[in-house]
Amino acid sequence: MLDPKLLRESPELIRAAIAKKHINVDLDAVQQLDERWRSLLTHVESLRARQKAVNGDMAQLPKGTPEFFAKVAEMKTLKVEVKEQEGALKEIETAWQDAMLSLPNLPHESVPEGKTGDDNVVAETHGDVKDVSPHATPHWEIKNFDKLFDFARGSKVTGAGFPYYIGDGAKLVRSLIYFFLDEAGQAGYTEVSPPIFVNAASAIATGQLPDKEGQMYETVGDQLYAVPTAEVPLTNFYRDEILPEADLPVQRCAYTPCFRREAGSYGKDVRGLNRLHQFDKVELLKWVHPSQSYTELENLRGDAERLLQKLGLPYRVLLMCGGDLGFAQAKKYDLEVWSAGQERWLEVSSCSNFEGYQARRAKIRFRNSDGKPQLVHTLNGSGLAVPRVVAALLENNLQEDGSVKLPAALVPYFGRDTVSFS
RNA sequence: GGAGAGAUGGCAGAGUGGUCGAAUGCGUCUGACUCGAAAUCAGAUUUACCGGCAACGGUAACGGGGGUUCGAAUCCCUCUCUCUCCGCCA
Repeated sequence: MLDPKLLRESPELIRAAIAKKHINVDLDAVQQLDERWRSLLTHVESLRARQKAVNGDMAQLPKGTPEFFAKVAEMKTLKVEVKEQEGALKEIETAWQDAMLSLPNLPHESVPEGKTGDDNVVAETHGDVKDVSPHATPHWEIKNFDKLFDFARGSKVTGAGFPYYIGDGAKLVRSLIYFFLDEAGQAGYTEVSPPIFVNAASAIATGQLPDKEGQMYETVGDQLYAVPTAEVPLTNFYRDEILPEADLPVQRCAYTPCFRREAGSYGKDVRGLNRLHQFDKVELLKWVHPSQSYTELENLRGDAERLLQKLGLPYRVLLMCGGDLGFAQAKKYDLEVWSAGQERWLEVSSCSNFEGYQARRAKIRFRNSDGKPQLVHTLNGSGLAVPRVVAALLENNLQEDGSVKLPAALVPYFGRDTVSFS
């Protein structure tokens, strides 16, 4: 959520943000709603002030006197009026809140103009896409692929997009998770193992609800949601809290399985490991002082990039344009790994600075040097999403005999340097 | 799953219908005393929203929601959570 003061003092900034993000919002209507809400609020509060004053008088009057009953009569009149006006206020307040939530975060000035993914700027390309295996094949076409990644049985037991990982497949996944967590730990992120179900209040705070309700799996009877990313339980850790300034920046990482319904996906995007309903991911998260958030965004991106570098995978960094930037993000980088068999880039990380947008919604603050609560800036990024990294490793490193050579960084975790499909 | 107890400010803990945003203690901060410190004394010390350049003023919040009442931290209903005991269990 944006600062309501911004709407009153600098609506032109919001107007510019809406244009840059190519979002449809009737800002004039929001402004009108804000005006109406404030005037009604003032009215209701003055009525309540009157109630309190009369009540104070009554406390000093002897009960049963005519003066006392006169006050009772006045209070009864006030009560009716307050109730009526409060009802109206509540109604407009709900509308006001919805309207405020419909305003996107302001994109940072360094975010390029643009409407779609085609307008994203390639900030950097690392590694040579030609420098991969000459035997590269889409991973699902690798001989005996289904011995390590069993989609058919996953479909039988659960549904499409819930594969079994078997033998070297399972071991590779585990190795990557361990590798990612260890690297994050060395980069200064404290490891957390969070709940993988969250309640509605948490999902609302990080923006999954109410808009993207259909994206999450929901439990029957308990109103809990399977996390679509560790960002949700991680960010909500400090919800409604005020941190000591000295604690900033707080850096945490977490491995969780992630659950996404992703209704409506189809085609090559969902082949093999490209897109799953359940996948493993290590998430990196920072709560930082507002003055540091853009420095920290670069650090975060660097932490995610280093993983790909150590795995020897060619990748590129996209700076998202206004139109492709998420609703809540001020600036975002996507890391895409080269998938040599499919000859395409696969997104394996998304590193974002939310500035105070998420913190306002989740009420995460710190006490500044003046002793006043101030919103922290939140950042998060994947470090990394496992299945697509697996896909890239399998495709880029496929050897003539059908086995896959692993990068040196993984060997201590995997125990061998080759993934065997036989 | 069964039985009981409870939820108040940073913490502890009073308050069972009216001037209570809330005693007191601890903690923290400021000042005095001191060469300095401790001790002592004095004062300050929640958050959100609205109005205001500001000083400041107003409103709300005693776990959440609803109700009774002229008036609710206090009474009633309901939900959530915590604790104790019993049962069950990786």
